[in-house]
Amino acid sequence: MASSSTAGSAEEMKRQNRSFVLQALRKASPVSNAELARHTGLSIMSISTIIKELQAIGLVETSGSGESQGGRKPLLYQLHQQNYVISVAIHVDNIQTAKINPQGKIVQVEKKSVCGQLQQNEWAALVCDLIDQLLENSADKAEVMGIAVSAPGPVDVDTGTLLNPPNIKAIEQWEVGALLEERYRLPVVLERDANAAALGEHWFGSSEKKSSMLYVFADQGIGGGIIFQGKVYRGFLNGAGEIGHHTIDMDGPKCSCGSYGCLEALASGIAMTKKAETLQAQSEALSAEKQQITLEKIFAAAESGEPLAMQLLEESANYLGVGIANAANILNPEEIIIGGAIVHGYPAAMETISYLVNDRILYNGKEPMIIKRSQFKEEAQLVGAAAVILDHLFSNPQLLMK
Amino acid sequence: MASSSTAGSAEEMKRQNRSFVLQALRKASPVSNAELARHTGLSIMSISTIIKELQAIGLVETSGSGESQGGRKPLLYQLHQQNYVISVAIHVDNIQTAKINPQGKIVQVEKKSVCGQLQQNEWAALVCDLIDQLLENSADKAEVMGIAVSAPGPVDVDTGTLLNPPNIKAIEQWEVGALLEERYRLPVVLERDANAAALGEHWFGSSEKKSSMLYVFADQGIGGGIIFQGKVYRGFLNGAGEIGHHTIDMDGPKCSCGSYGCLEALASGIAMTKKAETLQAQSEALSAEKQQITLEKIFAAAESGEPLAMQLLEESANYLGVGIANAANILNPEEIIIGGAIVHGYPAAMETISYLVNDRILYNGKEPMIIKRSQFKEEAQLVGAAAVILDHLFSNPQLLMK
DNA sequence: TATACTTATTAAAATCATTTTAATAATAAA
DNA sequence: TTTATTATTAAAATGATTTTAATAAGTATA
Repeated sequence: MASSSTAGSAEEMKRQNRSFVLQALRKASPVSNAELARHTGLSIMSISTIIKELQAIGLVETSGSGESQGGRKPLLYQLHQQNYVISVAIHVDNIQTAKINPQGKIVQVEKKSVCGQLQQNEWAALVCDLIDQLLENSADKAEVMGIAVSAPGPVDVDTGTLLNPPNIKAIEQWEVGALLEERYRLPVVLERDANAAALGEHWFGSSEKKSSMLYVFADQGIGGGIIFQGKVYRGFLNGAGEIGHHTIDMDGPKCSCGSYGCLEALASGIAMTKKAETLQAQSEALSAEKQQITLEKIFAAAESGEPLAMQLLEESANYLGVGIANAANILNPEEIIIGGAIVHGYPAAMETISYLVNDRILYNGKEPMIIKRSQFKEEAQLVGAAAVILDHLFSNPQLLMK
Repeated sequence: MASSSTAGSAEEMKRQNRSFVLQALRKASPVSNAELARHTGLSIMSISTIIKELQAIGLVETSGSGESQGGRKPLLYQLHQQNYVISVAIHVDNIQTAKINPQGKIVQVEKKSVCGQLQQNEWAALVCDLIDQLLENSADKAEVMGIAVSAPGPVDVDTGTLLNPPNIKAIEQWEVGALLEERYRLPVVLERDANAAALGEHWFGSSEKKSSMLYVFADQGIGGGIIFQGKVYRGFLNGAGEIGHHTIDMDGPKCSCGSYGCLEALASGIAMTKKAETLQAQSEALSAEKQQITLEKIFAAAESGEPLAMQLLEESANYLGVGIANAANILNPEEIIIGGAIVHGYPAAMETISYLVNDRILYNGKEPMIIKRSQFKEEAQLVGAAAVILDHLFSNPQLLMK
């Protein structure tokens, strides 16, 4: 649905301006006509017309009146809070769905673990069940504006198809977009999980709303998403931001992607667990009481001062710092946000990463690079998906003018 | 001069449509009204109006008539071939200027070596002299549409200021944009050299005109530029694409940027020369007849089968392959173009790089990644700068409607 | 050669979203 | 209460594009 460079008509101008107003409403509501005019560059009269239009279709509501600026009090407007979008987050071992309002607030959330090897239609049934649960509570289905799906890459966003995610065979070539569109008769968009999380962070999270951002998701794997000029930068095959699979140590260990010394092979949760297991096996004393090592256990051990765990995590943070600095040198983003279990389970990682990135970036302005930890945990993809579908709807407001 | 998201008016629509038509003319001329309408999505009538307007101000000329498509022969139009832009390419040890037409053809070129340590005003005098030489031959100065400057980064494109290029102290904080604008009363733009070369390649070079491209300049240093949706992707501080300063070997040698194991420290011309010098010093037999090693000599030696030179170059190609694959994983471009002395002096590098990149990229489509060698050599930045100013003018056609 | 059919150009009228202008309403400050 | 400032609303004007219609210049076929 990439609206190509179709320029021209009054119709297109109208679409664009509605889009601007919707985005401005999202960012700055509640807001007066006058301020919207200032934000968008449109005349107050145009804003007035557009707002009335959006009010008529139930997209905008009044929200009291604001402080007087020395004259008559302005009426304030905001996006109608009773409108929602549905988010679906597909993970390797679970599915989440949520009803989310235009301010990114999760109103209701459902979750189901996926055990064993499901077939594709079983995945479909699960997703639909969870969505149905969200819709049950809705008095009026009309208040749902659209559905977004976040899923592990690679995905084809144009056709709404999951391609060949490395760890979920069953959903290969699953046309989840078409499925949901047909069943619910709503606009549906699909996005790669890290891209979705990136946009969610930019819209609703810790981002300072700079125009460009690098989002890094450091968890079992390491992914990334790029925001440029407020939009997801997808690259050619929606694969931009795959920061986990770039080499930072040519002599490093083999990665699942086939390459060597990838950031993911060095710094990810899986890499740490693997390393810990190897170390455990080497230590004969422990081999008797051998137990499953998980990322959570490593965090816990580090917290209680276990030196080996601390070293593992610090090493990971070091690799992350170098890798993120690399990406920052290639992309030159205005800010960097880091999410995922590693930075939440081991908060000290942020300091290491910040130091390394600022030490290694070439184009540094007067201020140090803004590097923040995401405030989202498990809900990162859900909130992200909401941002993705809202962005789609606001960019194509005709979809909302049923 | 970043035209922010100012949406709205009929005026803006007009500007945009003129811009579309100019770009379409550049890409597909000579071209008929009907085809322009198809290209841009505008009606034939609008195209007709716009073309007449552009003809009136001397920007467009007729170019005979085309083949009949079954009816009346169409009149063909093209950008007026007697209009030029002036390109200025600033290098560490020389300055080039050129007069270039809208098709990217160099009409006249001037060059001057810079010996010793010049002052900033001496640099300015040199640049102006060279430009004056180009203008001398021009019967009418009005035919020059604008001036572009390509320079080593970092640069501030908004103010037209060179910041602090690592190897040319004298031109630090040089406001070259303001200088030229005032002296020649023409639109002036400044761009980082690799970004300029990237756009030049995209517009006039080997690029297949895909919407996204990664350009790598592998020479004494290693730089890069990114094209996204047909535009230069600059990042925050115009530093996007600094592929030379990302780490591919954490244990690698120290780089001039302060980091370790950067691609530039491993694969660049300077790195090779340095390595060759070290090897020479180690070999006692040669230490008597010690001579200056240059990149050109390494190329020559490799061509005549000298194993050490061949090894140096092949190693460099290997590093380049890994580094470019990294960038490709982060950016996911549609095609990659490589320019600079290394791929021209050692053509075999292309095969090594192609193999490594295709082996290491994660998101590969059905076809292998398009990786080509640039067809430009010394003129890469000049042609690139021309593309940059043309892009600027065509994006802001009001600049042409004096 | 004549006729029918296509495609291109040109002119006039219509369209449509925005802006401009003017009038009215509501509030703060003097 | 008056004056100045800001907000809202209505009507008219603007301006670029599109639509409609007419004309011009070709091709294809009989």
